[in-house]
Amino acid sequence: MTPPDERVAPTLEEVARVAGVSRSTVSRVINDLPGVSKRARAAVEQAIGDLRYVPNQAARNLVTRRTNSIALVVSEHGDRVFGDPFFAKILRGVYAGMAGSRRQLVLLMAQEQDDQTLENYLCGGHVDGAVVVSLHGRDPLPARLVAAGLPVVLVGRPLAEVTVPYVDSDNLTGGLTAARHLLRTGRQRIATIAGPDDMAVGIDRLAGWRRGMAEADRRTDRVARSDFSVEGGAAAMAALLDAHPDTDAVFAAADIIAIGALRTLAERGLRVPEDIALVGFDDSVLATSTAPRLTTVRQDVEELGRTTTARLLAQVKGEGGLPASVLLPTELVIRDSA
Amino acid sequence: MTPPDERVAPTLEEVARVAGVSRSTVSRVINDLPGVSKRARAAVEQAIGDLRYVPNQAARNLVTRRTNSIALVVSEHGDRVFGDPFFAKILRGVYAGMAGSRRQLVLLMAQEQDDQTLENYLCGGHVDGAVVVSLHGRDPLPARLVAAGLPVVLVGRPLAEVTVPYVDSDNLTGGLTAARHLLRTGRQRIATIAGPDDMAVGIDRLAGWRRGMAEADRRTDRVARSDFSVEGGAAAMAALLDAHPDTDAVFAAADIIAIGALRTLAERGLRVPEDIALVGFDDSVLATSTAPRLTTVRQDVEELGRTTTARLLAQVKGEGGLPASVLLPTELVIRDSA
DNA sequence: CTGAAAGCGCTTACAG
DNA sequence: CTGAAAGCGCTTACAG
Repeated sequence: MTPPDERVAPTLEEVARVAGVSRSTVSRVINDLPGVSKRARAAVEQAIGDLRYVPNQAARNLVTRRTNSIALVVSEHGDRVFGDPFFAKILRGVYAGMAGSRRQLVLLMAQEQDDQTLENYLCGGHVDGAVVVSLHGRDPLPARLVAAGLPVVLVGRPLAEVTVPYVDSDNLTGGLTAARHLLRTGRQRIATIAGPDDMAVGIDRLAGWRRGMAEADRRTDRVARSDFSVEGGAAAMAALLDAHPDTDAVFAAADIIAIGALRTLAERGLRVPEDIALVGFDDSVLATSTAPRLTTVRQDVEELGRTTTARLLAQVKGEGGLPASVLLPTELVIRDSA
Repeated sequence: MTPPDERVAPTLEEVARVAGVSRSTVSRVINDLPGVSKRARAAVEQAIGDLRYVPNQAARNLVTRRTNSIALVVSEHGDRVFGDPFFAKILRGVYAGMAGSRRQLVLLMAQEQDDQTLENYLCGGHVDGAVVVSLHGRDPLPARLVAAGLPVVLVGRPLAEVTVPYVDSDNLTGGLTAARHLLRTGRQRIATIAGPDDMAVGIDRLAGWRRGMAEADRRTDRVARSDFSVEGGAAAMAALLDAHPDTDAVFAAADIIAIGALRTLAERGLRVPEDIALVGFDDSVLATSTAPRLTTVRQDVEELGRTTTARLLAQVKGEGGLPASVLLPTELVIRDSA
């Protein structure tokens, strides 16, 4: 019994022989190019069907120098990615941005392999371009890819000083809006739980909050840090209350952080918004599942994925006049927590 | 200003010229083959560094007929995948199974594109093999891939009558164990909320429950259906109670279904396990977050992903004596709900 | 240890 | 409308 994979795949050459035409003609049929007689086309299609011919992509890529696939590179571990609704939305957006382009998506988890392997894969002609998301710190990856000639667009502003185009939510204005809202509603001792300081989202939302506070001549010393987790938010809220027990408002840099903060506040018997006002960021599904429902800064994550991908594909196609980077608007959604 | 992607990538030929050796020697260095003098190796490595040379994968694939990447094909929409912890665990397992193999993972969402595009991609020499998960109904995809000579291993038993190797949890024994547990603990009117009947998990767990009931000469007419969602579980539980108000035990084909059932039971003022015993399936994180905590049948999903991938890689490498299929054990975990 | 040459399976001008 | 030929950038026997 011969294992099925021993079977040698038919080549274009064999299709040509069976159809009684030249390789050129077969190639034209496969690529749907004009200038083929009905008769020849029919013969080729028949032969393709009979032989179950599938074009060899490697050969095709080698000559066309295109692969018809793009990569989504996630600078995170696989389990983090699959557990976070942020990535689900990014992925939806990426697929939406690719719709109709007849391209494949290759998903790569940067943290699951060594950098060189990833870089060689991306630069080795496997993909036509890459969307890179969730960069940490001053990751040199984007610059390396660009230097190798690969079209790259980032989701989120990079921290490294590179001129790689990116699409991001306007996090700074989002943080500013949150601070202004808390000020406008009469809060006096406003704190923030900032996100990670190795990511632009963390830095920019904090900078927005600081600017809002500065506008009103308020001090900005009530700052705690948290990663994007419930536990982190809970711990940061506790630290904040320990250092500044009279805090009466908090801007949390993400809804998931706000959830953690809510938990700590409940444990300490503090009412939201009566004792402490709380503003989140994201307007994720979490925001309306809490009690009280979260006032939060909305960002459109799916749109982030779509815009980034559309921008990348335009670049891959060689379109001109593309924006270096794009900032998508954020919007305050007022509910019950502030 | 020249866009960076205009830069022509250096070829092996140029490396050879700069290093003052032949293409053969460069190739040997790149592929870490023996029989290269220290001097030649150093010269080549220098040239590679200077030119920032990265081998062209398409050319390499064309001649070696290997791509060093495998596909994980998920027969679901992207958003479903990213929202479900099942896939997070499968992915972890797949990465664990690939560890040390220096291969890339290409993630493909079958439902996001037309079948032909997917098939051409997979059969066109882009990947060395495929793990296919979450097949629905009698999907012809696996048979097609195998016919095209692509090594394929499935996560989960396929419904179509094909001889494609698969790795699955022993769902039948799991269902049997659940039924026996309910019988042993004295339950008299035992129902089940079965999973989708277009998936083996749904069919096999139900079959196990039926067998357990038959062993004890019990009737098996208390059957409701649900998809893998909380809402589905809640609705199925309601339907079950409406048709058979005296039901005193339920085997739910998944923890997430059991969560929905719990909700309905609470709404109707029925106590678990006093009025109705409930057994779930999966032992996911959900099982211990409910009140009461779920008695459930544990399956090791990460191991499912790892075993499937290891089996695939062994086949790709041409190893012999591989098992046609593998069934991983399931285990009853007794907690508070039954 | 090294290199010249053939060939992987396609596409693409080019000539007819 | 069609085909012969060159070439994409590698690897792999083969000869030395």
